[in-house]
Amino acid sequence: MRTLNFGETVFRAGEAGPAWRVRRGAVRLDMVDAMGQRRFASLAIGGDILGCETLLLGAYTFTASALTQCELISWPEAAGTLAPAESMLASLAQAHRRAADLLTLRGGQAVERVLGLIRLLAERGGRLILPTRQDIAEITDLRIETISRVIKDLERSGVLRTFRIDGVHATRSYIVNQSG
Amino acid sequence: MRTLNFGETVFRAGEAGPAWRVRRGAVRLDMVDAMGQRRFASLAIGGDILGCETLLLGAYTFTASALTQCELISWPEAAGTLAPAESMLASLAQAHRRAADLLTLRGGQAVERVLGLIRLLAERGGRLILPTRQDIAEITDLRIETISRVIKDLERSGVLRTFRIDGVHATRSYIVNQSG
DNA sequence: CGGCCTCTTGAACATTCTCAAATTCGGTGG
DNA sequence: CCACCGAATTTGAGAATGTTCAAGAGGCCG
Repeated sequence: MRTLNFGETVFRAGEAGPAWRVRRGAVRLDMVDAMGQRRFASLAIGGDILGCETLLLGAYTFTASALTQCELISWPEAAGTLAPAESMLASLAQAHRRAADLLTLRGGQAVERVLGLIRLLAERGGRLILPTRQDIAEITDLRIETISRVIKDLERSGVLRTFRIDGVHATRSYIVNQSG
Repeated sequence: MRTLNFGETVFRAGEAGPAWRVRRGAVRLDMVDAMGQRRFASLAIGGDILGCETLLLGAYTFTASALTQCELISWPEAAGTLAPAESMLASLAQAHRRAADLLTLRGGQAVERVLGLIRLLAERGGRLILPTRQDIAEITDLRIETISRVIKDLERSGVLRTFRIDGVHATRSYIVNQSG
């Protein structure tokens, strides 16, 4: 089991290591583009398997970092056991579906994109810890100022309500009004 | 082996059937959203495996249709053989990377998005058969009018050169100037 | 040739970006 | 507890980019 604070790196592309399962929190996966810039590539949230290609290829494909405080456990859970091929397949197929969801976070108007991400990240009861505005901007391909305006508007219209949690920046913990 | 014309359906979500490998052409995968609308979910091009989740789950997750004339062969190639778990894993890991590429087709300015797709679809020598403007629009989340303007500009600036191929609509076959 | 579809173009409009400047938050050191 | 600092967030106003709506052009097939 591994606990990470927001911003910490889980692993880097090219390294070797175990696969992980996300128990709590959200992790972003990045690839490095032609100009050496990191570019958002994928998102893993509760239940997702992370870096399972390492079991096959011997190295991570993406670099992973924590978008919020996270708990990860190495996978497969029984250390030293090879994952049954079926679970690996299932997890990769799941990643496939998740990728399709992420595409929709890059389509339509700004409010819809941000709401899409909020829905992905919200837990039971609508409690929600957001990534930084900057991370949200990179995920949705909008500007940080646009994200800020959208979230403020959602607050003002009552869709989001602030909700203080210890150790979490005040502008990142919210409750979503599910009826929206 | 199966040959499809542009627009034809390869398979529908929920059906059972074999997995396919794309030999030539491009295929779009769609999911159906909450309102029953089909939404672009993924893209398969030469070499990609299509619908390999059916071997595990017994049904296709997405609906697939041909963006251009295509040749597919059922996979694994030796009929009746179960694919080695390793090839399935490799193919799913590949899909994972492809999904990251697709995200970049939804980011940045219109010209860059269209060029990104063009680069994905171009073959050796820069020959290229484009999907319809409408399909390009759905892949990049731009409007069909914007796609039309961008492609015309690329023609006028010499990045794209028209190139007649029998049986392909005149506005869809091009040669890309690689130096761009 | 005529019908149908896709593609192209123009002009007004809407949304998002950009740049610059406040403001708020969390932590640090009196 | 309070003043202060750096980082993240918020806000405003003008500019850029893409959308919308409407109309015309071009290609394909009978």
